Parts: sequence; C-alpha cells; structure tokens
Amino acid sequence: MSERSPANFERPLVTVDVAIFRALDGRLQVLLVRRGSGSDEPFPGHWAMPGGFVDVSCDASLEACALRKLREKTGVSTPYLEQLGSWGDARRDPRGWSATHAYFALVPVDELDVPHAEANAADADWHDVEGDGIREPLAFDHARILAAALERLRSKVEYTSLPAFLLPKEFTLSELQKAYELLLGRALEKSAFRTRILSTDLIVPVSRLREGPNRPAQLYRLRSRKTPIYFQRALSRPD
Amino acid sequence: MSERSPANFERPLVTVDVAIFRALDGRLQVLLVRRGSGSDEPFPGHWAMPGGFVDVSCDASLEACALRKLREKTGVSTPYLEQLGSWGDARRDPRGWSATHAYFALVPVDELDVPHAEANAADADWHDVEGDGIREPLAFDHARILAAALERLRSKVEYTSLPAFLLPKEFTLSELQKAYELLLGRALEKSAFRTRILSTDLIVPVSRLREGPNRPAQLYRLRSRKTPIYFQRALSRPD
DNA sequence: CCAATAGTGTCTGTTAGACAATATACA
DNA sequence: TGTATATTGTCTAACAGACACTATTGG
Repeated sequence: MSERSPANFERPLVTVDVAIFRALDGRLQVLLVRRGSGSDEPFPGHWAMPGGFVDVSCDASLEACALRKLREKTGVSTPYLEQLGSWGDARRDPRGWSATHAYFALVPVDELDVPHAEANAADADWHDVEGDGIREPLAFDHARILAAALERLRSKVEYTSLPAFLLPKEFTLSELQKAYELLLGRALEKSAFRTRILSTDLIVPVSRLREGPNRPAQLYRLRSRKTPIYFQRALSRPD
Repeated sequence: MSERSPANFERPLVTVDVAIFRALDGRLQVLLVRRGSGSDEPFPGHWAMPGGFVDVSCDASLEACALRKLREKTGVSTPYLEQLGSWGDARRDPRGWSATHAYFALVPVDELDVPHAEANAADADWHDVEGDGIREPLAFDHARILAAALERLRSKVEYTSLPAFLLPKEFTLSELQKAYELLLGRALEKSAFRTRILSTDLIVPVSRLREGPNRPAQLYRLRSRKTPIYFQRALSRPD
C-alpha cells in the first residue's frame, strides 16, 4: 500500500487568522475587519478577524504570514504573538474544505500606527469584548476562534505575565494590576499582587515617576517585550 | 483592493501528524512509522511520526483525521488527544510549501491493539524517548515537532494530570507516581504526591486491591478518561 | 522474625489573600 | 488641612517538600 502522491489529493484551502487585542480605557478590544460586499465572497459585509489565504509566494512561514497581517492592520511588528491552534473541516468555508491557523496578539495602545489605522478606518475597527465574544455576528467560525482566544488569554492570566504586553513601554504597578483585573474580570488584592510581581524579574524600575494629584508612582518597564513570565502558583480561582 | 479568490492562490500541502506516546517498563516511547523506500518520495526509509495528507473526501475535520491515523496504527479510538500546534513554511517538505497540524496522544499500554500492531510491525515500531527526541534521525522536521511535543508534555506534567492517561484502567497511587516521575525525569516525594492527588477528584477507588509480596495497594480508576485535572500550584522546579 | 511496599503524621518554608497602616503628592 | 493614590506590614490559610513513622502482606 503505497502513499498517494500529493497530486492525487485535493488540497484544502489554507488561511491564517489573527485575534489582535488591545486594552483601552478599561475595555478589552479586538481588531476586526469588514469583509467586502461582493456577492462572490462568503460572508459579505460581515466582521472578521484579520487574516486570509497563505501567500505561498511571499509568506516564508505561517508565523511570518500572521506577522504580515498584523503589521498591515496595526503597524506593529514586534507584538506578543502566540499560536492559538488550528481549525479545519469541510464546512467552515463555503468555498471548500479549509484549515485556518489561528494566532493571537497583544499590542500596546501606544505602539499602534495611528495614520495607518485611519487609512484603514473604513474597513477595520476595534470592538469591545463582551463575555466570550463581541455583540455582532462574525464571519466563518470566527466567533468560535475568538472565544478560544479569550479562553486561552484568560486562563494564562492566572499564571503568566501576559497582561503586561498590553501596556505601554513605561507603566506603574497599579496600571499592571488594572490590566490583570481587566482580563480576569475581578479585582485583585493590591499587596499580594505587588509581592507576586516584584518577586520575579518581570519588570525593572526606571528612574522616573508618574506624577498626579496624589503620591507619585514608580514607573517600570518590562525586562523582555516578547517572553512572558510563568508563575509557580496560579491566582486562586474564585468560587 | 479586493481579496483574491482562492483559485488565484497556489494551495499549500496540508498534512496531519500525531506524536503517540506510551509508557512501557519505565520507558517513555513514541510510535514511529518507516517511510516507503520509493525514490519518488521524500525521506525514503526514514522514521516519521504517523501522519500524512488530509483526505478531503473522508476526513470531516483535522481532529478526525488525527484520530483516524491513531486508530489505524494502534487500534485505540478514545485516547487523550491534544492539538500541539502547526508548522508551515516553504522548505519543510521538498514537494512544496506545506503546513502540518500536529497532535499528540497518550495511550495506555493495555488498550493497544496487539494483532493490529503485529500486522503493522514491519513498518511501525515503538522507540524509546531519550532526552528531547530519539536516537535516529527523523523525516521532515519531525524531530522539531517531537521535541515540541515532549516539551509540552513535560511542562504540563508540572500542573496537570496528564501522566494518568498513560496508565491502564485500574492502577495504584504508586503506579501513578511512577508515571509522573517517568515524564518528569526526577523523583517525587510520596506523601506530598498522595495528598496532592487525593485532594482532587481525579481518581476514585475501586473495590479491589493490587496483591503482591507486600502490603496490598488500593486500586483506583480515573473519573474521566478524557479530561485532565489542572492543579492550582505547579510542582516546584528543581534548581 | 525480615523484606518490601503501602500509607500516615509532623514540621518547615513559601506565598496568596485579607486587611490595616503609613507615605506622599496636589489642592 | 483633605483627598487620592502609592507603598508597606501583619496575620492567616493552603500546600509542597522533607523526613520519620506505622501498617500489612508474603516468606
């Protein structure tokens, strides 16, 4: 029984999709693009996660493809980017058997390319995350993929430093705590949070303070803008 | 700028590969198949992980494809199966731009289909895992994928019940501890291990004992043969 | 009795959580 | 001064790790 050659197999469609998250004004947001309204395309006018077919001629790898799509939409080229998983079956795309490679990215608000975003404003926009998705329906099975991204994100918040990748270059401990609380959807105890963070080498103080109508706060920066910290203990699950 | 239609894109090759692990006599083993020796195929005669092209006509989904390959090689149809990730680039397969969806499975020795295995004995065999791979070279980038599977597996041992899926239907706490120690590569403290396991509802005692030339041991079974337990705290990382 | 493995008890160290106290800015 | 936020201290509970101890089988 010899293996069939690739030519004998009908090749599935291959796409890459990226769930891109940011935190703005205490809200978690995901970047979506509106699909063209041509009737020859599936889900015309629907919102979808940035993505599309792998371009064999220009994408060196799946990750390069995901980074390209992220850069095209946000101008950010070195985000936190993690492979989320792949979804492939006969029905998810009406054009045929298709498999998508899903990634998710966390981008700091201050690195977003504003002119770039405005140029794309017509067909791309940030949507508030509510629960395990957004209000409007999404194209394809993107609601399922977005839900999986949120589940992964929220799960990893319990034992990693992922929320830090949503923050600008310099931030205070309180701002980091607020990022955690945003993703967790619950409040954390200040003292325990600070000792937890400071007992690692996640952040290093910079010689500046955040001024305000109150006691100034120490500013910190991340030691690494790419690699998260893994904590030995997870935050306690509330009953 | 309208999206190009799928017909305008050269479609990558799409494959699924499965790293199938078992524990035998204190050794962790991975199932490999030998590739055909025809010169029209890449890596003739090399060992590779079970896998191959997605068959659009018979595979309903990627996971169904992985389960099919697992069942064909082992006879096991309900293993612990987890998606590991995907690897895709222009160079990993000499036949062209290809993307593989990698899974890993943990199978109990007592569920392996022995006649089935013997029928395939010529082209499939279990290989001892040594370090982050096996002794012999592997086809394609399977060494990299196997290393990733082992890294994921060993990482999750620290905070999940994954080793339990390597055990037969009924087992003792000592056998479970040995499975942990096999994957961790280090000894665990008995008392702490037992408290950790018994404080969850991972296992339930059955009304039988394992007899031997010593004090009999309580036998247990898993509460769920599919879903792992996640512990709140990881085992401590040795310095 | 001994050997071997199963199972328990006791102490220590770490750290999350709760809560209180103190510190430092501006108005 | 008051208000707001930053930062620290104290106590408790949970649990992993180390280690010692007891229990139960066969020989």
